Amino acid sequence: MSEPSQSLLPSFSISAVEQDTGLSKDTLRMWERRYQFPQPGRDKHGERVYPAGQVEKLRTIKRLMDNGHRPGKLVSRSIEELQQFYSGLAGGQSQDGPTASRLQALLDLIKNHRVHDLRQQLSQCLMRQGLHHFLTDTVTPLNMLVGEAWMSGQFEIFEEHLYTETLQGLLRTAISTMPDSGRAPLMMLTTLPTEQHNLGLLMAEAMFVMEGATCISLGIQTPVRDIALAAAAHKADIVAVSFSAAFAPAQVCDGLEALRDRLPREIAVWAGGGNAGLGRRDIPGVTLLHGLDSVAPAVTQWRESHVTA
Amino acid sequence: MSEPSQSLLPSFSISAVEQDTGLSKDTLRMWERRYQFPQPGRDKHGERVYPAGQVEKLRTIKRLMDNGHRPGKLVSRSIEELQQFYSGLAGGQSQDGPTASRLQALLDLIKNHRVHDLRQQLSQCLMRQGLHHFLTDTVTPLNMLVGEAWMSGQFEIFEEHLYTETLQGLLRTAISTMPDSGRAPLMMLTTLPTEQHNLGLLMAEAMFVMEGATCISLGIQTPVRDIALAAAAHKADIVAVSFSAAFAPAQVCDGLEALRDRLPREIAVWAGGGNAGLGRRDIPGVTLLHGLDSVAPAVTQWRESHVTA
DNA sequence: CAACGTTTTTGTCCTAGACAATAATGATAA
DNA sequence: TTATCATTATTGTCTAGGACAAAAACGTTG
Repeated sequence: MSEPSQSLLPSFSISAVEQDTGLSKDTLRMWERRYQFPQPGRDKHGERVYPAGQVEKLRTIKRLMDNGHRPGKLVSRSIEELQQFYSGLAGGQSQDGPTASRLQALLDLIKNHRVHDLRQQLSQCLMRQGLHHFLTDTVTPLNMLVGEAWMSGQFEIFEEHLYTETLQGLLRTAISTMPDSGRAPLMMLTTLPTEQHNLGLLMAEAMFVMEGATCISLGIQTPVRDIALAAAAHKADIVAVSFSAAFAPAQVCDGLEALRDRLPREIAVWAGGGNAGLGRRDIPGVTLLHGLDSVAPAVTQWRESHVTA
Repeated sequence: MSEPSQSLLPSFSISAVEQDTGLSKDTLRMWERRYQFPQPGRDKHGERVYPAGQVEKLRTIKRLMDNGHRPGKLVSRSIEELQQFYSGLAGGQSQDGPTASRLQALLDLIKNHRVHDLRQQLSQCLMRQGLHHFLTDTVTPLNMLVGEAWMSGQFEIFEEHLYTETLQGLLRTAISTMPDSGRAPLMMLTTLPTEQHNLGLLMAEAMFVMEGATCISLGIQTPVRDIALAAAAHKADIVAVSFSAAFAPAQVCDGLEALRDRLPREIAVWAGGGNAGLGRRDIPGVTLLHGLDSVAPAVTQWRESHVTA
């Protein structure tokens, strides 16, 4: 057992690593050149073979980058240092007693794979707190905790998936039970291409529907051109776009500018989500929503400046 | 107006084309070298600039490739030829009168952006036909028609998105109203990384739930390692994986083999979906489901060979 | 008609250089 | 001390053409 690396731990091709981490092949090769990390082995054809440990470190680095860190400061550190780095970041805003223990109970349900109980508990929370507080006081902090748990190695990816799926089911149900008000504003919700995450969009939709707005969701990954076509076809008042932390921050502003350009001025563009690139550049004609709590005021303000004649 | 190409029609960078078409940068450069198509212009930095028309043709080609065609036969043809190519493919299995007109009515609703009516009509279909026939006689052919309409330029992407979203909402609701039977088999549903489409998975889940199986869905894009962990954690009997037409056919068998390797033998692997690469190689220990109609027999057969002691 | 071997087709990987966009830093002025 | 601007560092993406293996198509033989 002195050489367990052979078949016990799986190894990854460069495209597997790309899929797994979200770092492009070009970036992976460039880092290797520049930082001497990662340092994959080579197979008989001279192609890169990444050991599992390095892939894990890459995953961790990517996650930290999604939170605004830069790679140069990260690659040289050990994986343990990186994990502390992260928990130090999110742990700052810890909750007080009762909330914390409630969230911890939910986390435990996820960890113990009690899917059914998890769904029921979340549903119960939703009923007790109401959708608004459920989103702000349970879902949002829970999202952070789940992300953190994943970062520090306590959660597997599939556990995060399971949580996300459960929550999505719950939110979709909640949204569909609220009757379509037919009132203004008519909102069109979607994300730009390459954005994988639907949860943020769904949370936003829930908030908007609660404000009595009429929502049409196109789902994720709609090209800018098609967002514009859809908005025109439905005579939308507002186009709302969600950017998760995993979306390439550099492309946020480009995308929003392109979208703004393609839409007539009378259609508003709202952007929100946990992405680090969101506040970076100010784009005229694009409203930034900082967190779910700014949804209600934004809708109110929109209504005030669009009083029905 | 003699030179409209400047700013009226947008042009695309290579990465924009990659996102838009799903063809990798390497593939795009290789085609250019080999087939002299596409032939992008260059910006002031020598980087490729793809005109909109070529991107559209690339989209069309990709779509045809997803249906089993090979690029060499496609690139040299004009976009009109390609579109005929496609409708000739799917039009073969046209339906008879009443079904066809019912489907056409639904198509018209999509085309006219009557989201609300669409949802209501689909819901009504679901009620009248029952979930099983709804899936096989309405959803499946409608999917084909929508794809075809998109191919031949009658539908925009956002209209397809809208249809998909509406249907997903409906199916999720339908699934969640069926009580969790708790009966065997315990099924774990997901897709491999890079698979973007959830609809097929959802349709499968609906079928399985109707057969009285207990379903846990991990959503899309779960890495093989995590599927294995999840299956073990939940003591799943069967892992079911869905492959849409858009998934790289070459990677289907690789992925299934990797999955089969990582799972203990007593957990079955089932695979299904509209992907062209599915039947290609026979993988021992992996059951192929050809279409939704083979779901019921498969579950029955599994139950017969796993009689409770 | 089935099974096998050969040729063509096709996608992905490789290296290594160039450069632009972004962030960080330092300097100057109010 | 703070705000603005210019400089420097950092970082990702693009380019070129060569190589090669896996898959599909083809043709041949039993």
